[in-house]
Amino acid sequence: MVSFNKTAEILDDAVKSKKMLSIVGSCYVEYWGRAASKLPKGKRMLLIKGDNSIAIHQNRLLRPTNYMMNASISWNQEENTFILNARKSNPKESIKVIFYEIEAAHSYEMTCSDDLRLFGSEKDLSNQLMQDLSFLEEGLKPVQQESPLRKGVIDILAEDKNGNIAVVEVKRRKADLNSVMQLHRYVKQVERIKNKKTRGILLAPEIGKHSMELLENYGLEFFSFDFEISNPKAKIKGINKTQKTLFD
Amino acid sequence: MVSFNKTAEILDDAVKSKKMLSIVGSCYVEYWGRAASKLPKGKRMLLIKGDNSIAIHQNRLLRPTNYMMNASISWNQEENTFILNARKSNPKESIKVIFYEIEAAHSYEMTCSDDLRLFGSEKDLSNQLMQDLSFLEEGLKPVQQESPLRKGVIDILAEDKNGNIAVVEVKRRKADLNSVMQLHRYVKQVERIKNKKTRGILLAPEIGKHSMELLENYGLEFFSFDFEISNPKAKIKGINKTQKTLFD
DNA sequence: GCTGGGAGAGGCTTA
DNA sequence: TAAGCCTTTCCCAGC
Repeated sequence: MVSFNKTAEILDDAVKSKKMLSIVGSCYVEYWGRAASKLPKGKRMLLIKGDNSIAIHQNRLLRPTNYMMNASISWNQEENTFILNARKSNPKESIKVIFYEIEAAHSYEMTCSDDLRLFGSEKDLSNQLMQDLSFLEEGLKPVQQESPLRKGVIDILAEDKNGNIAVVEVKRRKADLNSVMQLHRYVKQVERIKNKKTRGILLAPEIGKHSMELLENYGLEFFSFDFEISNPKAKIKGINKTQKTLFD
Repeated sequence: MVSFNKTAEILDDAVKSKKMLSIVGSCYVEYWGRAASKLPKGKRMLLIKGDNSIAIHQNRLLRPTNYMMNASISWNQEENTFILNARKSNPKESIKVIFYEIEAAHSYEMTCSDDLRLFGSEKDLSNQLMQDLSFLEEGLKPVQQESPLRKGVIDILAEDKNGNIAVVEVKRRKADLNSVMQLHRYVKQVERIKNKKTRGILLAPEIGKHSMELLENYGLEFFSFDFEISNPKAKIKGINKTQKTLFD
């Protein structure tokens, strides 16, 4: 058990010095903001980080039950409770944590840096494809990466051997209905701008059955590819054309 | 500082008893799976929960740098390091955490229950709308909630005073391009099934400018509404029709 | 198990 | 700031 006085002392130091802080204890939590929630009295872990993010974790799942970024954090002691408030505006939100008993309160000096290096993101794949698209279809040439439209950004704009424009949308994981709708949207926009029939190519490791149907209805094309995650980039190993080109 | 032996002891007990566990120390983290990542040596907090979820938190942001649900967790001591491995299949993933020094290791007895009660979800709003749609448009009657289509589920199927079918899509927050595409998709499916021109109504607190344009292009309709979060439900306070009905 | 879709999504980047 | 979009999204409900 940790006294409320001691807890306040630890909190004060931690928030001031941007230390990472964990408090474990019996508490009740109320949230009010974009939605509202109540968490009945029970033991949980409260985490406060150096960037003033706060999270209440239960003993299951990855995501916290309650959380807030860029919180203004304050606290006060009452008769038999220790109350912590987190507030922010835009949107206006508040979390109130009422502690009835505090089992532990620890703070840790820790940098707020972000050193994670992640490989195999969609950007990695897109970059590799920008180098060469001919292994996807003979004569297919990348023209521009990340072409901004009024609504959204095209991953790769290409041109096939017959001079047709092709919009290429890359997904690092299984393509779904949203992927198909997104590509469809881009193709329609390009057709309107260029006033020219345009191909839409969806490039993903796999695609769902329903999504494939929708894609076919829209006259789009799908290629599946295998990719290998390696340091420092993802690498496309092979391509399979799943659907016949409608433009031939 | 906590010795590796002591750490192993705490880990052993915590995992066996499904306690919540936090380890803070200098570590290097490698992830391999859906993507890959490396996290250079530095101080972080490792969290293990009773459902075998594991997360490595840095001192910033809400989300952990590395994480895994339903992990098979094992550990071993080497010369000057304490190594923790988390593995899972489907998809096959692994996290390796190499600790060089352990500053703290605490475990907490905690239930794995989930008692959060959340109000103001989309379902709440949908339920309320199912009771009455007439305040949205005179003579509009809800017919069915959550109508399953082959691809997706319609929030509310309704009928207007002229006998037209209307697909109503409800969003608890600002509608975006996806919302519009989703509604468009549903309308097209219903039109094909019923072989009858069908209205599409998007109901959200607000909508982006571009999304509104797209909605108009598709001949869909938008209504904005205010809602109030109260215990135990969200309540729709007012409705404003932003666009003229194309069916009149 | 796959599939679809919501979430207080989070978090990043560009206009 | 708003808009758009990727995410090891997470997480759940339905089939």
